[in-house]
Amino acid sequence: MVSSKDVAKHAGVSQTTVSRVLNTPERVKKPTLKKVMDAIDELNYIPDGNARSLVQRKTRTIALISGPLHNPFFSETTTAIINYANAEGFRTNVHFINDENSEEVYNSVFENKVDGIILSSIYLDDPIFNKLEKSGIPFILFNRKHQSEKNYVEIDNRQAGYLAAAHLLDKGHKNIVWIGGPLTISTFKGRMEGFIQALEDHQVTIPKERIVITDTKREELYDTFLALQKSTEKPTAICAATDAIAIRLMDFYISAGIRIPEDLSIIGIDNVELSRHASLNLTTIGMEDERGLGFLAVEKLFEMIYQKNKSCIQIQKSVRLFERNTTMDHKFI
Amino acid sequence: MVSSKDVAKHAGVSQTTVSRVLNTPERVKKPTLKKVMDAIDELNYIPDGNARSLVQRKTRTIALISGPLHNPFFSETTTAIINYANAEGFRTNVHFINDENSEEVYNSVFENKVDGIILSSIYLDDPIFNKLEKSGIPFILFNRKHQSEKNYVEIDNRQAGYLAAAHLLDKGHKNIVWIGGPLTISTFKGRMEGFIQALEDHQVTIPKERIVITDTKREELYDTFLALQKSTEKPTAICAATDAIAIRLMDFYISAGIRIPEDLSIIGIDNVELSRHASLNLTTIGMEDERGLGFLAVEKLFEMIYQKNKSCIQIQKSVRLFERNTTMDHKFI
DNA sequence: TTTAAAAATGAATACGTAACCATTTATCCG
DNA sequence: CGGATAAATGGTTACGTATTCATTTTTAAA
Repeated sequence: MVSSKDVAKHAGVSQTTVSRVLNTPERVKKPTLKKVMDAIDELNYIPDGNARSLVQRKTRTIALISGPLHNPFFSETTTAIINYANAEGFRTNVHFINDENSEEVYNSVFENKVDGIILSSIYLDDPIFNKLEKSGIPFILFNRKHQSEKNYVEIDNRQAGYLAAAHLLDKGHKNIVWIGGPLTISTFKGRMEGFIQALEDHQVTIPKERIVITDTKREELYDTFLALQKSTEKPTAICAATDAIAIRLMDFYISAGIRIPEDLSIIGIDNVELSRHASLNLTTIGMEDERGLGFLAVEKLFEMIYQKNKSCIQIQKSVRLFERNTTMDHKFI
Repeated sequence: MVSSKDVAKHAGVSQTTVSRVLNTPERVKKPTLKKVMDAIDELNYIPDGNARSLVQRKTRTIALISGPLHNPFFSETTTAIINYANAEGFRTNVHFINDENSEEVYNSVFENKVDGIILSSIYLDDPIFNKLEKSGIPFILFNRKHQSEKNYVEIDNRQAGYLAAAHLLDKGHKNIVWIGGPLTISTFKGRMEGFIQALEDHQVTIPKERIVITDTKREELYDTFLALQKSTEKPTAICAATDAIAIRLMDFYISAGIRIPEDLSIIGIDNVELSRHASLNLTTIGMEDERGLGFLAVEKLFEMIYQKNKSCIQIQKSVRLFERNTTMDHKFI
């Protein structure tokens, strides 16, 4: 590997001058500048970012800890985050977290001394939050928040759940099922609370078993689907906590010959790009802001990295209904 | 930032011993081991991966240069690659490449001294290939290959195009349109050649304008759709070079009230997970191997990194038809 | 010209770790 | 108990860069 010393020797200058050519070229005379540049070209010299990081204590790298990409929400946020970082000249270390690997993921992130961390994988009472704060590395949570209510960018989850339920109630549905993920996650908790609040405000009561808290994996969702199919009084509408859940469920129902929305209405939350596809046309709740949570979060992260914004970031974006074709008036037979 | 020297001082040992505790703990006595471990815990010491990289000349990082995640093919390969790398204890720098940023992306990759590069973004005559070879860094191409035919993992693209066309011909379609991306990309070139070969073998000739070479972006595909709708003799079947293209086109056609497959058959290539969704049910061509190209490629990359495999990797996976519900017999009206 | 100031360059050092070599301490066997 | 050998530990250096400080060269002013 050719180093700046090699370039220096080849150009007949000191290593310091080579460094200056790369970083402050205006402080070096034209002729020597040319000599060094020529040497750099001849030797195909590329400065070592790692060595630079070591002395500058800046890595120009951020870590992204994301949910799985088969959830379109995360493929959208991941795209926005990486592209933003790249445009800033930063690299992005991407990690996908699950129940088994979380410790390794966080260790890996901390060992690599990144300049910022952006994550959507935290639990309400996650102990990793304290470690993040202690580390002194700028970090931001998107989509989810910690119970400490610090450094997050989210949608108004209660409002989202409320609007979703209200939409179904407006359509005359009373037999509604909520299908969401664990309540240890702020997103699911907030959305479910909004859902329940809407039912209460409309004086609709549903039995406990109509609130399904499940894992968001394919298998668990399939089990949920099967259980609902077996139940005596089948729901006329489903309120899914995320578009990803809604889209999965649609797959199961349509495969079973159940028509949506004629036989069953379904609504999601997130307004992912895929939900607009003519084959899905999923009614959903989403942000007005077209840029998405990933973009908003990474933008804030870079404000923190550049020290422009030292305050605690608490952003909650308002949502609205995007009515499409998976929900319709309940028919009284 | 607390360093190994701080730990050493706190534990009353040398920095060397601290290093040994972390790397070869069996070579240090139990009592001193404990002393050092305690000091590590007390000071919350985390070794600096960058400094380690510098001295060991290994970064435990790979670079992934991928196509966009809104293409489900890439969200699947990206997932497989990152998870594989993480399981090996490696980090992954992810970059999304487009026509404007390719130079910056490659510069960024070379500056960061990664241990391996995996990319699906290369053109047949891409000059970056030589730079990759010169760099001495293990690298592998997936999905696409370079004209030099070195270090790639792909499907048999000619076979894929051939099977797709043959399927439509078997169904009685003669008025078939090919919609694919630029021929500077091996994937599109091979698939189109296979498509044309199948037509020839079946003694079917189609006019030039039935071979549409376009950009794979949404806007260009929409223009293609509009042009086809305006054409005097509309096709009865479309052969899309990728599932992503097929799924986009389905969106346009269904929105325009055209029924698939009754009014128009459509077939894709790649067999992405999403194509199986009951709302799409896209007939497509794909690998038998469930693990996907991303997995196969990253597996080979790590063989190269670990020096197990120094040979030139040339892998071409056979494909087959996955018949679903977007293709049907052509009705002679 | 002389001299002060500014510009240009170089030498030495630090960043945090692993590796190499040297030294000390413990263990074993006769 | 003594010497040989193995185990354990420490001192020093290298990795490749940016930075600090010192020195030389150039420029501008007197």
